[in-house]
Formats: sequence, C-alpha cells, structure tokens
Amino acid sequence: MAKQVTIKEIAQMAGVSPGTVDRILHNRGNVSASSTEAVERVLAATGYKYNIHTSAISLKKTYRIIIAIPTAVKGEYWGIVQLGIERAIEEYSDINIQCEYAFYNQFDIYSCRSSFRSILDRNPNAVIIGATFASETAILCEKLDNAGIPYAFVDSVVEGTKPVVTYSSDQNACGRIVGRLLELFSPGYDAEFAVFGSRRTGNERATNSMSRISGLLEYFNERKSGRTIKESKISVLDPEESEKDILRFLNDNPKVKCIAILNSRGYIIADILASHSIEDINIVSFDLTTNNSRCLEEGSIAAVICQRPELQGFHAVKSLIHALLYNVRDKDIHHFMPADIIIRENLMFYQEIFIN
Amino acid sequence: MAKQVTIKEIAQMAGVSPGTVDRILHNRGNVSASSTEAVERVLAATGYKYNIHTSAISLKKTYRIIIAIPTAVKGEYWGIVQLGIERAIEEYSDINIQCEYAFYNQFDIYSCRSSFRSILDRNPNAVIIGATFASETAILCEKLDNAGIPYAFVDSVVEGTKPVVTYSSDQNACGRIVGRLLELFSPGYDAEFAVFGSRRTGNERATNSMSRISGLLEYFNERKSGRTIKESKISVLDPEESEKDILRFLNDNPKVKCIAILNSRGYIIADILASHSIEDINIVSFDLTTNNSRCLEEGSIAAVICQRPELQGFHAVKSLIHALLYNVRDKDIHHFMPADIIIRENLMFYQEIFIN
DNA sequence: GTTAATTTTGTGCACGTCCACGGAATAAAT
DNA sequence: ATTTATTCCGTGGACGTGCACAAAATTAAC
Repeated sequence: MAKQVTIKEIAQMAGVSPGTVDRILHNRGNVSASSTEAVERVLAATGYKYNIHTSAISLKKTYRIIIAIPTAVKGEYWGIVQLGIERAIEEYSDINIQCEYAFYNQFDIYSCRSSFRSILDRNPNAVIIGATFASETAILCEKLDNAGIPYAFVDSVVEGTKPVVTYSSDQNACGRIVGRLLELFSPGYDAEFAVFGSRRTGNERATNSMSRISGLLEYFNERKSGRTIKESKISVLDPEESEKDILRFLNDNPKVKCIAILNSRGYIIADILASHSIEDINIVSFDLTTNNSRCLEEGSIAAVICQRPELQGFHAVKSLIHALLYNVRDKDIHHFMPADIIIRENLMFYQEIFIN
Repeated sequence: MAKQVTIKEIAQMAGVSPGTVDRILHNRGNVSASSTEAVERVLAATGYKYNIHTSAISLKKTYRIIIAIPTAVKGEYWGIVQLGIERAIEEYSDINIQCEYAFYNQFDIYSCRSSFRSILDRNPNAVIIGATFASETAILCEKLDNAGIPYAFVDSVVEGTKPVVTYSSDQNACGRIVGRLLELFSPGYDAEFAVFGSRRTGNERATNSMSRISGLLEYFNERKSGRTIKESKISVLDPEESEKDILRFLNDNPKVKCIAILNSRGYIIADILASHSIEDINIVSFDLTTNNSRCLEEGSIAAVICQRPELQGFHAVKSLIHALLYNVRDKDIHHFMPADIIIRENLMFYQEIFIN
C-alpha cells in the first residue's frame, strides 16, 4: 500500500542519475564502487520494487523459453502441464514470450539425450525441465549453469542442480497418502491391500514411483497394523498380458479389496475389472487424466491423487519470467504442490482450473 | 502471441484521432454517431484488447474497495479470506487500491444491517460481500445496482442480485462429499453415522448448512444402503452444555463411529472426545482453520473439507480490479471452488498457499 | 449573416522503466 | 603535455494509455 519509490527518486537520494541506478539494478556494469555503494544503500533503505507494468512496456526484447518435457498428450499428465504453461503465456501476453517445446520419449533415454543436446543450440533465455533421467538432466543443467541460463523444474527435481525454482510433489508423502487411502477403501477388518507398479525395463519416472512406494511402506511400518501388502507388477505394453496378470493376481489373493496403482494408469486396471463386472475392488491411482476422470465418474476408480500439474506449468513460467525480466527470484526455491484427493463426489470441482 | 493492436492504430484505421477511440472505449460520450460506428467496426474486426500494463501506468486514480464480510479472526474462515484479499492487493500494488473493511457480527442481523447501511456513504468504487443474511444483502445490492457500483460475492451467493462475479462452493455437493466420507470413515458394516449442527437461534450461515445437510440426505437416499443417520444439535455457546450433549449422544448411540459437523467447529467435538480418550470415533468437519488443522495433526479429526477461502478472496479482488480498470468482465459470473479433502497425510501441503 | 453556445475532435503531456547514444572523467600510453 | 583508450555517467526518446485542454465543427439564437 505504501507508495512505490521510483528509480528517479532513488537516483536523487543517492545523488546520481537514473541511468546509473538502472545500471546497478540490472548489473550492467560500468559503474564506480562509490556510486554502487551509495545507490545500494538507498535501495536497501527504501525497499525498492520494480514496477512490473512500466518495465513490461519498455521491454521490447523477445524471450525464448524452451520447455523440455516428455511428450505432452492432451488429457494426460504432461498435456495438463502444457495447459498451465499456455495459460501463463496468455497471462503475460503483453510480454514477448516465445515458447518452444523440446519433447522427448519418457521411456527412451536416447530420445531424451538427443533432445537435451540440442537445447543450447536453440538459444534459450530460460528452460523448463520435466526430468525423467537424472544423469541426462544433470548434464544439461551443468551446461545451462555455465551459460548462465536460468531453468526451472516441474514434476520432479534432480539433485545437485541449481534451478531458479522447482514445482513438484513430495512423492514420499504421496505414498503415505496412498497408504491411508488403502486402509480407508478396504471395508472389513481382514482385507488385504495390493500395490501395482508397472512391469517395464528402463526407469520410467522411476524416482517418483520409488519414492511413492517407500512412503507407502513407511506408513504401514509405522502403523504396525499387521496388515500385509501384496506387491505386483503388470505389463503395460501388452493389454492381453496385463489382463491375465490381474485376474491371476486376484484369484491368488481373494482378500485384496483395494489396489493402488502408483502411476497414472489406474484406468487400465479399472477398465479390466469393469469388463469382468468385478465391483467390490477399490482402485486408487495418480493424476487426473481424462481416462482416470472418466473412471472416477463411472465408479470404477475409487480415488485419485492429483498434484496440480497445470499449476506447476503455470508457476514455472511465471517464476522464470520474473527471473528474466525483473531479475527477481523467489526466496523459496522448492515448492511442493498440494496432493489433492479426488473422489467421485468432488471430481466436478477439479474440472475448472484455478491457477490465477 | 499475436501482436497487440494499439489505440493509435485503431484510430488510423477508423480515420479518427486516438482521443476519439479512447472516448468510445470508455464510453465517455461526446462522440458523433458516425465516428462511433466507424471505430466500433474496426474494434470488432481487430479484436482490440487493453494493454493492462500501459493503462495501469497512466491511471492515477485511487480505487476504494469495501469488503463487507463477517468479522475476520486470524486463523478462522474469514481470516483466511482476508489473507487472500491482502495477497491480491499486494499483487496489484502498482495500482492504487484502498481497501476498507466493513466487518459485521455474523450472528447478529442488526450488526449486519448497520454495517451495510453505511457502505454507500463510504463512497466505494467496488464492494466485496460475504453474505450471511439474504434480506439485508439484497437491500444493499439494490442500492449498489442503482449507484452503478460493481460488487462480488464470496463464500455464498444471494439470489436476485447482479454481481460482477461470485466465488463460492456448491454446498449441496459438499454435503454429498460428507456422505461419502461418513461411509469411508466408518469401519465395519453395522456402523451408524451422525450429523451435528449447532443449536442456535438465528440463521448463522443458515443457507450453507441447510444446503450441506440436504446434499448429505440426498446422497444417502440415492445409496439406499439402509444405514441410518442420527441428527443432533450441540450448543456452541456453553462448553459444559455441549460436552454433556455429546457424551449423552454417544451413550445413546453406541454404534455411531463417525460424526460429521457441518460447520467449522469440528475441533470442539474433537477436543471433547480427546479429553475423554475416546479414540474410535472419526470426525469430519469443514474449513481448514488453525484449530481444525491442529486436530488433524493430532489425529482427533479424521478429515476436513476445505473450500479455498484464500482463493475466493484473491479472485474477488482480482475480478473487481479488472472490472474497474479495464472494463472487462469475465464471461462466467459464478465460480465454484474445489472442495479439497484434507486428511492428516496431505495436510502439510495445504499450509503453503498457492493463489497465483 | 453574425455571434454565441454546444458538441465533437485533435493534440500533447504524464506515467516509470529501459536502453542507446554521446559526453565527461579518469587512466594509460606515447 | 598531448593523445588515446577506458571507464563512468547523464540525457532523452520510446513504449501505449488516460486525460485535460484547446481547437474545430456544428448547431442554436438573434
């Protein structure tokens, strides 16, 4: 509410010209130690803040942001992330922002590698990274660091890097939530739980799934309820195979009343069960994709944990813009998204996206 | 991404001066029919959009927004709404916005009446209304309509009014969610449910509570599960009285394993039960207030339904600013907040507020 | 047909920041 | 001491909109 201090006022107080203040604010160099000190003192005293509006007008530079994420499919996880990104660009349509996507196959490290390699050649001002392969990502980040190009992580964070900002979920905590939901959705006292991962070679979002499962196990260990968890894998690539897998599993484990799928493919299991009219088994999955949304409505999925992918995309862009234009970085680098629990009864509310 | 058309360009195309275009855009009058028509044709053809940044700079007017809501207590529902409002004002700190609160006692219609009566005298440019008493609110809205002052609703909507925008929850749907949660949090097949309202004369947020209860009953009717719901009231004003009420109720209804409280005062029941070491009863309540938050952590409350009050406050301010400054109104007037389900395991995520 | 009143239109400045340009001051080189 | 290079600094225009004021055009009044 307090009146904004202007650059001109700062200059006057420090006994220099506005141009000098500007140079210091954008550390453009070519300014003497004495002036720097004088201005910085005034800056600290007054708590100067950029006026985003006026800087936006006079800025005519075009910023190129490259978005390096797994291929975005409409209605699936990365597609929703993209939605948030586009929304942010619209919000900042007064600024010239050029978005280029560098998609890669999240199941193919070679695709990731070749995609990441070309990024610097494309001359980005900033990069948004949806990391799958830690090693490849680390290499990219080092190159970006050397070039002084700011970057942000969405969905997951790779250790040892220096992002401007990250938007992700605490997957370990999500695993604990799954644990709780498994209990809740298992009626009766003798029910057993099951967890399905995917039978797949390579490390498809391995880190996320691993963290989820360790959180889940942690939860049950602490509870000491004596209940058992059956783990199993299903093959994703071959539908017939996975159908057989599941039916065999249920036959072997008749006490299982609730199955958690630690990725976004709960709808596959749900559809298989529905096609066999198996209705007494509750399914918990991740991500509010179109398919999972449909299954929630139909009742074949009991609950979905959602980590606001659109918000992640939106904020990543927003933070990078602030870093680029106003040279402002958030104090907190790591932001964790809420883990929304979505059931049939509150599903409708999550269709309208509130990001700004 | 398409290049913005400027007023100057519009003027040139229409063969008039920029001033004339400006007059038409702000319908300031004093412009001939022929010019109006010419400009409006160009306007429609080009799809002109205000550049918020440049208009923000040249605008030096101070806007006074009056916020007429129940007394905001830190950590309680309206306190969190206020948080969102303040956040919005900070976000728009480049614009001169003056916020004045007109608090009233939500349990006292006379307090509301006198508060609402003074609002027009305070010369607002816009008003945010947190409605409790429908009749009083309708009177206020009519006066605002006549004066041409835009207003927004938060938390609830009063019929027959013409707000610029509303941010609220579908309370009926929230009632259905409660129904589902009651089932989930009642282990065993013979458990009964209970719903507590507050024993209070007058209509404290009556509409909201009523809608919730009807949604809840609807849900159980549709389910035809044959389960019974016990309804009861507890007195809020007298702690000793409410303690007796509850213990008597539980004694009379030993099969009740889950109690829903249809307002934000679940923590009161939770604390009473905890003080008697009653641990096998799950409590479901509304609103993530400080107290409910604490009870979730302690485990004395099982779940809370939260309707993002901070988001409501934030967006109400944002929409009004857009209406005032840029003469832009959202197409959709009524916005419904997501109903987040919060349990101990995902509580931590809802402490950081993501509104923008 | 001249003057006055009124409506309509154009012009120009301000807002705060960015940044290019050129001038001033200082240091280095001869 | 003069020239040249280098560092440092101030000035002023541009961005697009809002708005006040003056100019022009139209209408009304006599």
